[in-house]
Amino acid sequence: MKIVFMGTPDFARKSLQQLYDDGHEIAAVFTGADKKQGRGMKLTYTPVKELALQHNTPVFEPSEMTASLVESFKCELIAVVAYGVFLPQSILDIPPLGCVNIHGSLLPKYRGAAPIQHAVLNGEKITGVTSQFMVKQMDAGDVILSSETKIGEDETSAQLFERLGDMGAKLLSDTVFAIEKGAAPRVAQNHDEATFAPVFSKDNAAIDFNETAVNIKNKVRAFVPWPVATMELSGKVLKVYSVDISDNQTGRAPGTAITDSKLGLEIACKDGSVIINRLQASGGKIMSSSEYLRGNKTNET
RNA sequence: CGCGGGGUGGAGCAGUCCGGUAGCUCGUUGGGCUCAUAACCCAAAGGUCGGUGGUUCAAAUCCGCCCCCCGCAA
Repeated sequence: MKIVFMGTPDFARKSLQQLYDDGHEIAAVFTGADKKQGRGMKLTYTPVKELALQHNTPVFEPSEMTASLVESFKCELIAVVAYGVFLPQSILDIPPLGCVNIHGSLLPKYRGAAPIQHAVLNGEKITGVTSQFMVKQMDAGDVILSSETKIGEDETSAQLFERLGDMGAKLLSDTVFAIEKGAAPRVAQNHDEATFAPVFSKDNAAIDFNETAVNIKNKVRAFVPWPVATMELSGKVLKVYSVDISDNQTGRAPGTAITDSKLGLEIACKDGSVIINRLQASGGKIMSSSEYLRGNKTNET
């Protein structure tokens, strides 16, 4: 099948790889603009662009995405995975077989830009990937196929991204073949059950120790690898990568630090305490909290 | 030239400003105490202070160049 692919991060790269592997003709790829990032602000291609260039597929940026250009590819289908750009109706109308999208949740739940992280944040036990026929309204299209997976208790967004990326690629493969055969299911979403997953910002990163231990752990898991939950200790901001829930009823005010060079750092919260496992100080490596405490004196108890 | 932090025994850090004996917490090894212990006491081993060139009587520390690690930017 002749397909135009749109996507940006690694999550999308897996899907594009799958389409190549399935032998489809990728007429063109649209992906996020090159940006300067990393130390020294080196110009970096998106993962999707890297892959497309290897296959000598023409690559375009969102700013070049006009209806006339897209029409010129004469594609049968447009596949969109984590593209990060809104598609206007004029584009959606172009391919005769429609535009399909892989979304990182079980629609209609978690529509929007950060479905995976929100699922972890809310302590969901189950999530998945869904393919849909795109409509103008964000993630509200008719569902084609979906696939479920359990979220592990200690699983982070980063790990879930990886897994759902693979599942999404498989689902896209199945979806495209189903459409090719004219056998694609098409089920309208129940819009009353829709929930939304807006992007996070670093403003949300600080841990609120007035929360329950479970909620704190969920937040820490959800915010890896970005933006990473933070806490303050003796005036220093620390990134927190991993915590354990303790049923230790400290009786201390939420936010009180209990340090122990053996067990590490324990912080009282609303309903007990959490033990900080892995953290990172600015300029430092990720390390265990007990390692951190050895070299960093704290004012707290 | 985007901004910033860092490289010191196995781990995490102090010491660098203001040059002069390699320091702290932990780990490791041996011994002791104990019914017992990840607890406590005693002792020991373990370091080209990222590399290199320079200044100096003397450099972890000051100056030049290089290598490596990390944060910011969605």
